[in-house]
Amino acid sequence: MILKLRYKIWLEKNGEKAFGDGPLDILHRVEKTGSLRQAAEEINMSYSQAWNLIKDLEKRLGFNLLKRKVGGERGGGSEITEEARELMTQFKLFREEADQSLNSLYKKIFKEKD
Amino acid sequence: MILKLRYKIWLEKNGEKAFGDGPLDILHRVEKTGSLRQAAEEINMSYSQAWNLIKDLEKRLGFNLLKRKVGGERGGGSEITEEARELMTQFKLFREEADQSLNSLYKKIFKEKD
DNA sequence: TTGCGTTATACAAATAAAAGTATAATAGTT
DNA sequence: AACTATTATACTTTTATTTGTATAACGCAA
Repeated sequence: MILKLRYKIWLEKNGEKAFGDGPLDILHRVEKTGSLRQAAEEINMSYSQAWNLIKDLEKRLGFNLLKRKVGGERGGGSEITEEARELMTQFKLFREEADQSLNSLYKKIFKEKD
Repeated sequence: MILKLRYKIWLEKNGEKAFGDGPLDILHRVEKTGSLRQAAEEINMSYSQAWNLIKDLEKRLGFNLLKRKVGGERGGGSEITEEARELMTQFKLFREEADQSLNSLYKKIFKEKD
């Protein structure tokens, strides 16, 4: 039958998205490029959307994910806060183990009959 | 920090949804009520949407999920096929074990620091 | 033969989500 | 002082999703 397992995992606070794959990816790219605008551009996301997304997450989480600089030598930029880094690390680990876990479970239940 | 783990698991065929929680729920209700229309009503889903959803799944899966009767003593009705029942059973089992697995993983990674 | 509740289907309408546009403020650098 | 790339923010426009409406066919029962 060849069905493919797909899933999406995220974290919520008060019923609203507080972290997930998208934010993880963006934060990684901010870390790499030093700019939220560039991070957004890399994944073809509008800057305003990326900005709103991060702003909303910060509000829900109760701490900042980005340290912003407005103006300055390269116009400004953003970098990751310590709390953001910790959350990223935890979430990434969780994602990896969940991936292994779900895939082996899938094999066990769906593959042994076909 | 009290973040809540949320996730969604589904099956795809050729990159398109082929089964998931929504369909599982609908099929359960069809089984119980004997009617797709009633099943849809119970979850406040429009009949046309439920109908399209099931039709699309069937096309992708390559077999029927419902045995339909049009007209007849109570206007008609639908019941579950054997293939549908098997898929439901497998998916439900998978969901249950995945749930346990992800929740204990979540505890392990996120709860031990706070 | 009329009525009933359902399946089947096409479309239109309404909502929601995403993307894009525009503009101000900022602070180093040239 | 002017220039630059960025953050910050409000809107508008576009696109996608969801919901609702309308209609036909069906077959049993009264």
